[in-house]
Amino acid sequence: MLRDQKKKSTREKITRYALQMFKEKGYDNVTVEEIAAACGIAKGTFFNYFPKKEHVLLYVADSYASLMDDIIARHPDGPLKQRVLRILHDLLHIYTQHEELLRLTLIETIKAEIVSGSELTNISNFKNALRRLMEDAGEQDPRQRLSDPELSSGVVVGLFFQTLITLSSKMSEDGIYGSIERQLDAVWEGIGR
Amino acid sequence: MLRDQKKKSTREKITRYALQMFKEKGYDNVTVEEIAAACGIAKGTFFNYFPKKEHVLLYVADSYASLMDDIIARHPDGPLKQRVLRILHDLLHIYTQHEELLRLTLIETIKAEIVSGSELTNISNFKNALRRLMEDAGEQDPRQRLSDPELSSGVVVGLFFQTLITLSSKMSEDGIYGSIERQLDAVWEGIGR
DNA sequence: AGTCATTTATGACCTTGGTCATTTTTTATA
DNA sequence: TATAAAAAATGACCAAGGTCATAAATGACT
Repeated sequence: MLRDQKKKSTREKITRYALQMFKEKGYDNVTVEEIAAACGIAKGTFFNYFPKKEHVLLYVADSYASLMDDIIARHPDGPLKQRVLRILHDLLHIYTQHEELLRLTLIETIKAEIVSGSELTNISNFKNALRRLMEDAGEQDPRQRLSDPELSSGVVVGLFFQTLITLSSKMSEDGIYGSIERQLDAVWEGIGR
Repeated sequence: MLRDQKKKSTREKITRYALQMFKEKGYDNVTVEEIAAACGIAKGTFFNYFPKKEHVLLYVADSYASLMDDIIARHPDGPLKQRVLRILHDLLHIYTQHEELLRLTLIETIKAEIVSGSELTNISNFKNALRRLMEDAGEQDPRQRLSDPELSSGVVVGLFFQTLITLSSKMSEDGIYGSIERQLDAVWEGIGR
């Protein structure tokens, strides 16, 4: 199965170069032709791997989904609220690290979510992962049980992304985290129980 | 000042026809050339009025900003929480009424907000209007004073949009409103004070 | 009215995302 | 190894967004 290997390697090559170039020059300033040239393939071939230019980003967004699980796994114990807060902290950190890129994936992600109601994107993933975390925590320790994980996860996701969208351009990572922390504090007594 | 009248009328004509056509055929299935033709102007002229195709939508989004003030004015009294809830209700109703269109403006709005951190868009507007409402309510009636309107408005905006994004494709207006209502309920004891 | 400066309209043109019929490469089979 | 079928690569081609030099329209001033 030489074919499958090659396919995989080409796919990787495209994403690697594309992201690199997006980061350097900005999404709109990189043409598909340039990406293809950098990868040593024809423009048409690019579209054999990704139906639209944006799909490179959606593909990346998907890979962040498993990352969400990793982050959750990194904070296995302590009070649920603390765990959630630490998770948000890590997430925010990754966001600010890869800012340019995540800004883009965030847009495409939201776009895909709104236009097609597709499930497989970041926000839904994020929310689902959080909901599962809350459910699991409740099962393992009855004192941590939330009355409505669906609702609680929704609120948390909402405040996280809203803050990210509204503040990302005018505040430092610490500032944003502070805002998220205060919001979670304020909100927790309502949703945590 | 014939010129100014004409300019204004052309601008209006473009937005009217464009929105009409977007609603009928979908944003991507309407070309700028078609819009121009419908308006009796040349394609180039379109771009004299709007730098990009999407800006027609941003323009509309802006007009919804004042609509936000109207809605707020429509609910001048009662307990703050009730007012907020009724405002969200009206807003959601408008959203579902004009669903196709608002979906589009929502995307462009979020996009603009993320990429350029521009202030003059829907989400910031929404949040600001809500914050002002909360501040005003506190000034008029000390019992209604919130400790942190900035924070409270952020939470409310967050849960509203998050719910809209996540549920809009799979729930009725009532279902979505129900979810928003429950979330506000849960959250209010934390932010309302 | 005639002239000039400024604004607005125009359409030829360019760029780039995306399609598709055709060619090339890979795999399976005899 | 020869051959046929399937998959993948290719580049000519198209459509549509966006630019720009030029032309027309408008307004101010004499």
